[in-house]
Amino acid sequence: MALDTSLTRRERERLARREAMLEAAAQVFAERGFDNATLDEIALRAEFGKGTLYNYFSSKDELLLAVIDRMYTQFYTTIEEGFAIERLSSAPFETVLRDFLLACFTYFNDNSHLYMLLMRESHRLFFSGDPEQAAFFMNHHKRVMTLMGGVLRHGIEQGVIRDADTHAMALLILSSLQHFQMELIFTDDTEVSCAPSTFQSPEHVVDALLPLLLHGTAAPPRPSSN
Amino acid sequence: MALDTSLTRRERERLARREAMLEAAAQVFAERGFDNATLDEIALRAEFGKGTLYNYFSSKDELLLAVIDRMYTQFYTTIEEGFAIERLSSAPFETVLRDFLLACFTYFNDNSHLYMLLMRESHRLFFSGDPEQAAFFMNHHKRVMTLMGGVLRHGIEQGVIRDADTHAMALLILSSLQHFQMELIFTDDTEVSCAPSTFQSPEHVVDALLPLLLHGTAAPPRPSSN
DNA sequence: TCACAACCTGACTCGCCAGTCATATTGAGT
DNA sequence: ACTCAATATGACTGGCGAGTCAGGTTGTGA
Repeated sequence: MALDTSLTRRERERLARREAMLEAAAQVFAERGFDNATLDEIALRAEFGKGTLYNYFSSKDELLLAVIDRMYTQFYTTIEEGFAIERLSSAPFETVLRDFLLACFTYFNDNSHLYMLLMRESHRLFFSGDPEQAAFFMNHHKRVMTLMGGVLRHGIEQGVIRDADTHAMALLILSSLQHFQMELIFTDDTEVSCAPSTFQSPEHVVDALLPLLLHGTAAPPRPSSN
Repeated sequence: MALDTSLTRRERERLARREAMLEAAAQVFAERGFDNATLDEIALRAEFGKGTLYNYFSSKDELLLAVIDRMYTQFYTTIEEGFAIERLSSAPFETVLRDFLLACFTYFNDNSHLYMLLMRESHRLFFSGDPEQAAFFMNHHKRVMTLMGGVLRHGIEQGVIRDADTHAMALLILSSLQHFQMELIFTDDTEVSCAPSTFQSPEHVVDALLPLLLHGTAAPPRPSSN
């Protein structure tokens, strides 16, 4: 993160306190859900008084949006670090796509509480009817779609990906990511689940998903060709 | 629906009143979301006193679950009517799958408020940590997966569908259903959306989605073969 | 040592609403 | 017409928790 450069100690401390509040809020929101989380508990967890939260965030809603924004930022960082777009030119496309999916599954598998928070609250806020909040999520959605679309367009240039509607293809990939992620989380949490043993690790999930995304569910016209 | 047979007038009236309450509750939950909906408004909308609701449902939560259960039941009925499993033997598989997807998109497009309610509340309840409520949704999920799995298994028998993990295939299809449905709803509500014009009707969506599901995103080895 | 600003604090307020219950209404049987 | 059981009603209560604010603390500069 950005260190002392051009920031007074005061400012750095303020940022650190804000960060501690966000971390505590993320925990409590993830455990209880937005509506059942109380500011008292968040303040307690962050070791501040409740009033202090209001020196940093103007409302409970703003705090939630800040938490979610921080999550997306962390996610983008992780993905973009582990998935250099330059590799697209050198490595085979299938490997690149595999790495991308694996990076996503691994990230959310390691942060499953945050994933669950995101699923719960993003749907609630997105359908809340408030256009500002819908736009907030739409922007993040667009950003992920753009990332995905860029990857696909490289595939098309290389002749590996069908030259069709990249929007639909990106949407298909992202939707499968979301649902397979859910099965993954609920399978290894030993919760109620109807998933077979194929879904026990990010690698297994990618192995099951990737061929379907690339070659579809239809039987191949001939059995052997590579 | 089941009519007078074996039901006294008393019982029929009671059911009708219950139904009116469910309908009002569905509207209010869809408009406001569960947490912001009040029993007063639901009672008002159903033209009953609030206390009367408690003669039919023991709590606000039970009311929500009843609303969702009713939705799923209506959905199953619609789908199973419009999509006779017997046709699987006679019609070409691709047509059958197309009909199935179209029936789903059309149903939820015509009932988009209910779809939004379902998305919002099912995620909230599913991740609530209450195993009973998670199981409620898991059962519905299983039922849809079973329906889908049956269709796929027919395809495998006919040699049209790849003989692979039907669970993964069913999951892929259902996840794409959910996300493409969302794009469909937000595109024709003229809301914030980044979808291209391909997503303007259930037919368009199916046309974009079906080839991807069947043949994948990879470029075909040769350009023409049907 | 004092003054002042920046910041922290948690008891309190106030609106909200799920759930209750004493009372009113209805209608079927006699 | 009267009774009784089933059902409806909505004013009320009790708990909750977001947001406030008067008073406390800290640290800096003079």
